[in-house]
Amino acid sequence: LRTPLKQAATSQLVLTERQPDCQPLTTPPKPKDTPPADPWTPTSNLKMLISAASPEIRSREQRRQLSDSSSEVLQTKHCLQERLLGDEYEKSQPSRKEKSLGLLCHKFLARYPDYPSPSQKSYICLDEVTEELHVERRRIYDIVNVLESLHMVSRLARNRYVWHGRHNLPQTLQALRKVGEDNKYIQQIQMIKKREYEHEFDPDGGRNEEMASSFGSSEQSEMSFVELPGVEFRAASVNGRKYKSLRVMSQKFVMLFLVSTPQIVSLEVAAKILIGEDQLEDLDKSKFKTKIRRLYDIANVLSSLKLIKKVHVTEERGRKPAFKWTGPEVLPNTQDTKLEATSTTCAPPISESIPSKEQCSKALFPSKGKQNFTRHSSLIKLVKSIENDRRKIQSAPTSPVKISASTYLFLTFLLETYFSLVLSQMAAEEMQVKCEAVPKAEASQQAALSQPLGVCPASHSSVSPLILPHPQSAVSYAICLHPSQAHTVTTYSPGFMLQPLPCANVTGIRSNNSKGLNKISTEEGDTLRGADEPAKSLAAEERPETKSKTSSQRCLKRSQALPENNLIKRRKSDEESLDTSLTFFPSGYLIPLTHCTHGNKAECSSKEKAGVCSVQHAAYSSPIAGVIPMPASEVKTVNIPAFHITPLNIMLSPNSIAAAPVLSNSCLNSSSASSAPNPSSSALNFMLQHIGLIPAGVQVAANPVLQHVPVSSQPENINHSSGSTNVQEGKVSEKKFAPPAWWVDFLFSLQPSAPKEPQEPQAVTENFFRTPGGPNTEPSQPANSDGTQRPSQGTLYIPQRKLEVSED
DNA sequence: ACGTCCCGCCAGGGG
DNA sequence: CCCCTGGCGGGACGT
Repeated sequence: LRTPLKQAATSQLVLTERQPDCQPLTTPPKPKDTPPADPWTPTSNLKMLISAASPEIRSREQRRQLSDSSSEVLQTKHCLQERLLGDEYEKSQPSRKEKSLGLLCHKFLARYPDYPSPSQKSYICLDEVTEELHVERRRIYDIVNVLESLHMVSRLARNRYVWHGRHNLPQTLQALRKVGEDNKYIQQIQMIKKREYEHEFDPDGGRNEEMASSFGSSEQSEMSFVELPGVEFRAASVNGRKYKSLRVMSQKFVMLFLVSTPQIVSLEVAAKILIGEDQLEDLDKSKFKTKIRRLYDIANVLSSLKLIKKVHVTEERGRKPAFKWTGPEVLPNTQDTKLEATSTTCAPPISESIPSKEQCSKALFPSKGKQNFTRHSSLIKLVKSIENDRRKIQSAPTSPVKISASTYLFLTFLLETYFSLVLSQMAAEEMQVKCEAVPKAEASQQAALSQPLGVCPASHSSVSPLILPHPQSAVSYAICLHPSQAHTVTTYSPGFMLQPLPCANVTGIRSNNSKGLNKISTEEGDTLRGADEPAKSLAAEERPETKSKTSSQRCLKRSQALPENNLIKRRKSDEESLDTSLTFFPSGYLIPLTHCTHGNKAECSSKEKAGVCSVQHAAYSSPIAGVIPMPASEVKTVNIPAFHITPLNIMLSPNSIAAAPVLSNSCLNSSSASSAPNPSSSALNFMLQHIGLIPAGVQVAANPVLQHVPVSSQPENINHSSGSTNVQEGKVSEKKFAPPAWWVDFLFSLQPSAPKEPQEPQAVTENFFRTPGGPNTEPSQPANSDGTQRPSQGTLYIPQRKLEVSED
């Protein structure tokens, strides 16, 4: 097929000369050993001979010979080609890519229908496939193994498989997801990323392999293969628990996607997790390499299945290969969780069968499911985990704080939720969703936003029983750039980037720098550049008016001012395309709590939900205050930096935010609410207090405008927008992005294996809520006081990450 | 120089 | 014992 015959004749001669005894000439692999450039070396000949002697190959050839002559011809040609000299040879030589596993997989898949009629099963004969596809048998195994891991095929006997197609995919994915959750992969990923991040600043430092402990507890899932009940698996009792590595790896790899929120997994992380799980062995270099290689194999076939897609996460450390899940969305597996809306909207009775469920959700949400659900079940686990932590803590009040990864995550989540509320509110206020051009993504976004409260991520309602998002609010949550997460930050889906803004900016100036700072680009997006422009020009025309509480409104205006073309461009941008335009709001004015309803209808309805809620309550009512003792006097008022919220997939409509309602204090059970802080601070306080991070009486101020505003030391760098500024910042700021220092410190301090042990409570606390502004949070600064790019003491710079999507 | 990953050796073990 | 399976990693190709 793909083998040019041109040089066949020529090569034939040569070949004959050289290898008179190259008999059947049907040995494709062997000739390979001959270095194309120097085919005639004794060495090469020797190699060929040796290869030819291989029993395996010989036997296979024999089979081939009698099987069919046509293929033999091809083989011959192939063989001949191998012997061509230099350029000629090269030209005829199918590019390496043409021999890729991915391509081969495509060919393989092309042979069978995605959804074979259940009546007539199609069988797969490896020999046939091998022959027809013209490949080494070995390669087929690679493919079949991962297909098997997805239950798309199952082995019948030697050399024989049954083709199931994608019929089982939903169940399989569902199952995998569950297992993934059970395995606490999310936590592990966090762990790894965090460590990774730490190493950036402390390369040779702490060999803290102690995360084993955090990993440990949950590896009941050794090397087991996830079976599927319904699917008759291997009639033959081929239960060699052993040789399943690739299959198991494949499954785990998939799990990783299914459980992580931005469904992007880097090979590196995946490899580490897969290794770490087997044995907490020393991260052997070669072992790691091998793992990566295997992952590539798996990834290739998964790619062929269109389940994942290769992307790149670029950060300052370089480009890291990663993959993004593009397969069907898998809802958290909640067998008994009823999504209110679902039950009412779905005409057909909700059976417990996954497929129907999926269909149901599909009907509800035209596109794939929403990621908003992905939190749900995992949250349950987190909560439980937190409970344990709490217990431990209580039993050892004086011992150093040690919080599990899950608790850490939970806290993160809470904060995340907090921000999401802000966003929700904005959305509620007639916010206009801005969807990406890519249909799938678009649909998904739409669905998420039009989603009725009932379907609102359970996580939200359960987490903040007292603070419920407005019914019509969009259910999108913010993606906070935690250092560890930042690695793969991708602001995917209803994603937002949060970043601290120097107060100066908050006053209503478009921070040019912020644009560069936090930039995520896509490769396919030439659109990105385009989108950038409007933003810039917009920024240029933006003029600070007055300085007062109207800042928020100014922000609104700004958003309103977004040029139409910008909108359009964004629409066109691909799903990964991230909006880099600048639209930010002082968090204080945008907190979304319209009417907080205590235990309203959104309350736990299903059993599971009820369970969740109760657990949560427990968690709340027993704050882990002890964890971080903090004299109220120490933290009477803390500044929470304003955030720069960059809408990625969502756009505000011109008139939307102006009317952003304010949270009524009654919603807060906090006594301190009387001080009538702005909504955001109220919410934040509520949250922090409830998780015991701050005493009930303590108040955290979230509105920078109302607080003293430490002005950036380099106001000139940020408070205006000129062409030149754009240029310079382009370089500098594009390199670094600074998360709120307090946020970073805060999160890090909560982490189980935080390198720097929280010295004393107070100190830690102070770190959490360092005042905003200041040099540390000034992103556009080329370097810190120490002259390096490294953050100093309490500040952590997160290297800017780019997400590039490269299709091939 | 590094990311990808093809290629095929060879050990295990099913039949 | 044959030979199917599939772990494994050297090293070539692509960028």
